[in-house]
Amino acid sequence: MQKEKKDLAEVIRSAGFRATRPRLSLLSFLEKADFPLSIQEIVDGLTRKVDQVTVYRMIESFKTAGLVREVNLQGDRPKYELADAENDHHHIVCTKCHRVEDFVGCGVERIEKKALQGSRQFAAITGHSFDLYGLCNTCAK
Amino acid sequence: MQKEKKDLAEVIRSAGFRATRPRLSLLSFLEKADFPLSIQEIVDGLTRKVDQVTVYRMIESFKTAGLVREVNLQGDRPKYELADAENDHHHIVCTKCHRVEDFVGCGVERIEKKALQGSRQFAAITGHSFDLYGLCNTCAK
DNA sequence: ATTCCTGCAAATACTTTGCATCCTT
DNA sequence: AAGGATGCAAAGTATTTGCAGGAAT
Repeated sequence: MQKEKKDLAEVIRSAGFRATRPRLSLLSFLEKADFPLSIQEIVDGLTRKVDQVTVYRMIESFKTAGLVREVNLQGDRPKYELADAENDHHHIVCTKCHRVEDFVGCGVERIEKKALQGSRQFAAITGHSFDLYGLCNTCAK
Repeated sequence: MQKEKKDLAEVIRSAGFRATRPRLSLLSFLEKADFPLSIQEIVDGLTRKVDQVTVYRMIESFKTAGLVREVNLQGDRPKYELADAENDHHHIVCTKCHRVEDFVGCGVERIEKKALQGSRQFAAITGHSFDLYGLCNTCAK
């Protein structure tokens, strides 16, 4: 019954942090979310109250540790999501209502290779961000 | 000799704005820049002093008018660049020193089509953002 | 017991708003 | 002359920093 929680604690520890209540809450909250969340949304969403400053700090350290990924969408504050290493997914954002849907398989490797060859100033490519903008079914009507 | 300036004024007017000194400065500055700039960089870079508030307002209205494009890169404030409609280019960003280089040909059309077919919630795709992160030659050493 | 974390207060930085004046049209 | 645009002051948000007390190891 505590299995899930225990796993999270382990994740946190192996990243070099102490498994505290706020950090467990944050990870388990992000795990449940199915789209990236802003700092504010996280603060408001956590059932057990956690100070905003603490959320900023956790996100910052988790980002550095590679547990969390920052997502920058047009005209919005940065948002954050769990960085499951293998889960190379991206986002389609509705430009009207800001609804976010994931999509997978961006097949970006070829482009990365091409870009690297075409570059005079870069030695390596370590990551990418790729998002689509459009209209969701509701807003398109 | 005034040819260039005159063109810019025309661009501004056809977007529905008055061709004022600050707006001309901004456009001509962005034209010279070869990577996206933050609000602060613009304010500091304009030779003829323009109030920060005015820069915010110009960028906002130019963005709406489609003259300027907002670029959101990892962990940075938003940056802005001229939105030459045909110039569908993207950025490679050094994760250490934040140097930015452009690259072209992202060949994203196929991916867009695929994503749209795979989506249950989206009706149309109108744009995309695509950026690469890596290490520049200097920082890779 | 030690060291890391957290919360609170407060300082900074960023962005928006209101309004009187100036400048383009 | 009219109405949009700018600058300045100030309000509103967002984010960072400092530090004392609390919790995990």
